[in-house]
Amino acid sequence: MADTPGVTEPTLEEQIAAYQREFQDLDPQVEKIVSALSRLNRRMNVAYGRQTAALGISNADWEVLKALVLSGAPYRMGPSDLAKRLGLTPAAMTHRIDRMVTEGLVTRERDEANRVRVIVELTTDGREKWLEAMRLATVFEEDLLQDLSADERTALGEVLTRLLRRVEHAQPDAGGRLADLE
Amino acid sequence: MADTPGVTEPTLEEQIAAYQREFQDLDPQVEKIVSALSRLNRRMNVAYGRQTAALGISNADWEVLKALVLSGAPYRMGPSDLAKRLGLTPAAMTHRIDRMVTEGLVTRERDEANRVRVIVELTTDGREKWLEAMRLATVFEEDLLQDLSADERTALGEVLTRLLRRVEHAQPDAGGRLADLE
DNA sequence: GCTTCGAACTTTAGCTTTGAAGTCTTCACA
DNA sequence: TGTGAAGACTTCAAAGCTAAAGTTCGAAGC
Repeated sequence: MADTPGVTEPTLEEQIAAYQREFQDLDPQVEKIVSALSRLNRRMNVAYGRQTAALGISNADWEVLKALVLSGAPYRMGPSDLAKRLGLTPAAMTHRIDRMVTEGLVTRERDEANRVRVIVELTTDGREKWLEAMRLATVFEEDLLQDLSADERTALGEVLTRLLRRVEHAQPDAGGRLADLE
Repeated sequence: MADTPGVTEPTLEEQIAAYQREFQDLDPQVEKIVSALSRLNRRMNVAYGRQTAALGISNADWEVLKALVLSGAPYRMGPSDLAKRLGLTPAAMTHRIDRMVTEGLVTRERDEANRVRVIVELTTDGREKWLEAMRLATVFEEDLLQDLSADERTALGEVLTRLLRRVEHAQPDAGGRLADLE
């Protein structure tokens, strides 16, 4: 499925108009930012998914490769650290590693120093795949941002990290309020 | 699970440094924007998830309610339109509607005019839930953006919609290149 | 040294989603 | 009419995830 050109998603403007019609206390400026963020992210994920699929790996595989590479040489992590890093349960991690071992992207071995632990290690093939995926991703990202000047990029990066800090350091309660930052 | 304060996710800066270490041809400015976008979105979804959970509905339910409300009165849609709108397969939609019917959020009835079709209609209870969720969401969103001036908000909205247009009108091929716009 | 607790991973059962096959209804056309 | 094709939804089997129960190993206390 994925692409269904049949039913056209409403444009951002149409969607905001619909929101205002159904919910009067809406700040259209805020909604525009939030909706655009969400849509942009969805589209980007579709793009990444296509790229990794073209390399013969799943998006799930890609996340694991990324975590291993970013951990630095010798590219080893335990399943539970990987699971926490990716936001998965240990059970899901077990299955995912199973798959990736048979795909030859990682190896799994028991830690002989502490036989409770398991070591997942990137194979050279897995590292190659990650590099290829990165090359594709950077092409896409550069293309995406090509209309933005250097100043605009700086400003955008700055604003986004500001928002990120706000939401990271103070996760909202169920009511939605963010605790004040220190 | 979800929150696992144990293993600390690297900060954005640490992550970008790791990327540069492992992949030399990386534009840190681009990576900063892309990573911040992705993280911000993840955090926001966690926040929305908590809010809808506090109302006793799932994030999946919330998406369906949103689609129905935004379709406008009388808040009716067919399962396949809903499926396309949400990016699900018809099969998944069938199950999701099953659940929501038993939860009293929507009703399902056969279209008497064309007995192949099914009509999913929002209940007043479903509409109430959506309104409550919106109220919570707007509180969170306003809080999130509170440090941004009106000018910054305008600028951010403008830049994001520009990026969105770029990626919407020209979905990338598997290689990652975006076709040139019209 | 034995026992018990705790940590790290795996297994099991249940849920949600997908892809493919199946059912029912309508529409076109002979 | 009656038949075939297409559309809209549902059912079924398989994959991936979660939560919870199991296993295995190491470490601390007696």
